[in-house]
Amino acid sequence: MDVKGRPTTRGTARGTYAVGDERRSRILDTAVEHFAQWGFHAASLARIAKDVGITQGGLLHHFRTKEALLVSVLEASDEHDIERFFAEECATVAEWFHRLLDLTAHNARRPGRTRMFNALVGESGDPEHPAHAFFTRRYRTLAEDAAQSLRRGVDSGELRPDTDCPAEARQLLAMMDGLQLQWVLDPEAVDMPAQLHRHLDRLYRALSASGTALPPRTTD
Amino acid sequence: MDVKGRPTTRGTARGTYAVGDERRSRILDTAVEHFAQWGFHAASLARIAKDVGITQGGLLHHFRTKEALLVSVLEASDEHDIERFFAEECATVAEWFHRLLDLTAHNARRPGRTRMFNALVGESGDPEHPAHAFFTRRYRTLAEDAAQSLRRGVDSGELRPDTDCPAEARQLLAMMDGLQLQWVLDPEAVDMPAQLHRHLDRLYRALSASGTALPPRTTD
DNA sequence: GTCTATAGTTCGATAGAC
DNA sequence: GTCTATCGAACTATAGAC
Repeated sequence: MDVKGRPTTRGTARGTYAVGDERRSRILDTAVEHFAQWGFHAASLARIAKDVGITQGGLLHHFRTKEALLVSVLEASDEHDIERFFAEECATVAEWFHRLLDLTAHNARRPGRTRMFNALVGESGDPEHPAHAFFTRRYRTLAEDAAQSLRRGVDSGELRPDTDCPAEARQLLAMMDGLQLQWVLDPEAVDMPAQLHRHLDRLYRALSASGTALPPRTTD
Repeated sequence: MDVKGRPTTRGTARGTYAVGDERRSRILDTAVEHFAQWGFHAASLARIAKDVGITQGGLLHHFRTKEALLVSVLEASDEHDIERFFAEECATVAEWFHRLLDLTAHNARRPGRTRMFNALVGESGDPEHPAHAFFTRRYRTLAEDAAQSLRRGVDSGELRPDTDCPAEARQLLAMMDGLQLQWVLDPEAVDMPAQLHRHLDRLYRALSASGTALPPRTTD
């Protein structure tokens, strides 16, 4: 009867999610689109519910409050995939750069989620915003993970020993977010993956101990 | 009696603005803070009016609708200063880079306006947003102006002839916006001007025909 | 699990007194 | 130029029927 997050393992099959969870994830997907269009404050539970095909009361059975819905959306989003993109150990920095390019190409194929993150990150600059802590923490974690990926490159001799890893990490995140901002506003005018590729190519040339261009992906 | 934008030149002194215009600009300043905190949709005319010290009815005497207020805020903002930062002819690209650093330092001193732009840019990814056209156009113009500043550097021989000016322009804007996003969320963790300086320094080394570092500002 | 009904706010905007 | 008063609509959240 309780719906608090966990799958209500009904029936016998292990790993089988209850039917209700399908509705739950339909709500989450719909909420992404609404937060993308309206931001958090201006999004409306009634409109979200209507899009899902239920009433507001029905929606609030799954998520007690609007804020709880936001938290669930953020947690259920690709955040974890993205964090893995940044954290996962790669054999080389070059390989890691290619992963970042994959991530950007991925985001270009999911305009809904991408727009939602732009809207919520901007909105959550206000310390009172319910997602402020989430995003502040997110950038700290991403910056640390990215810095560590670069640090490994320094240690292996792939990158120059004088590389300022924390600074490069912040700049890398900034470039990705900034391109995303422009791309959402005007996708025709900005080839986001191509632009990032140009940037990473030159960055690799500047940071690599050999001074060579970014080598093509190793299928490994 | 009409308040539509122009100063109601009352009395005799030329260039003297009527008393009412002081109230008008108080409203605009207050609105900046509210749009920064709430975005457009969730900002409230009643709350803004209360902060100004008048009633909602009084506010709507100066700005007929909420959307008109937004437009006035955007037009009255430092947008024009910023566009001048990008468009103004500089003797050298190095000099222009130093101007961009000035702009970033300037933004770091006006967190209200900076937060507002982050919030509104993110929100206006939605094509229905009242500021969508404004920001789409803004980035096109800024990118063109920046590209032209670089182009002049290529023509003068300061930059390498194979410089892709439009692409570099978009990346420059992206880096500035991305750093701003992180800075607003966590000013302690991100030294925005210093980070941009590092970036521009390396960029200049990569783009300059001589391959030298960004020269210090020429007081001219 | 979804519904209806509703409480209690707050919203943008209008009208008219002063 | 600012006020009060008010309209109609939308909002989050709760309560209880089924």
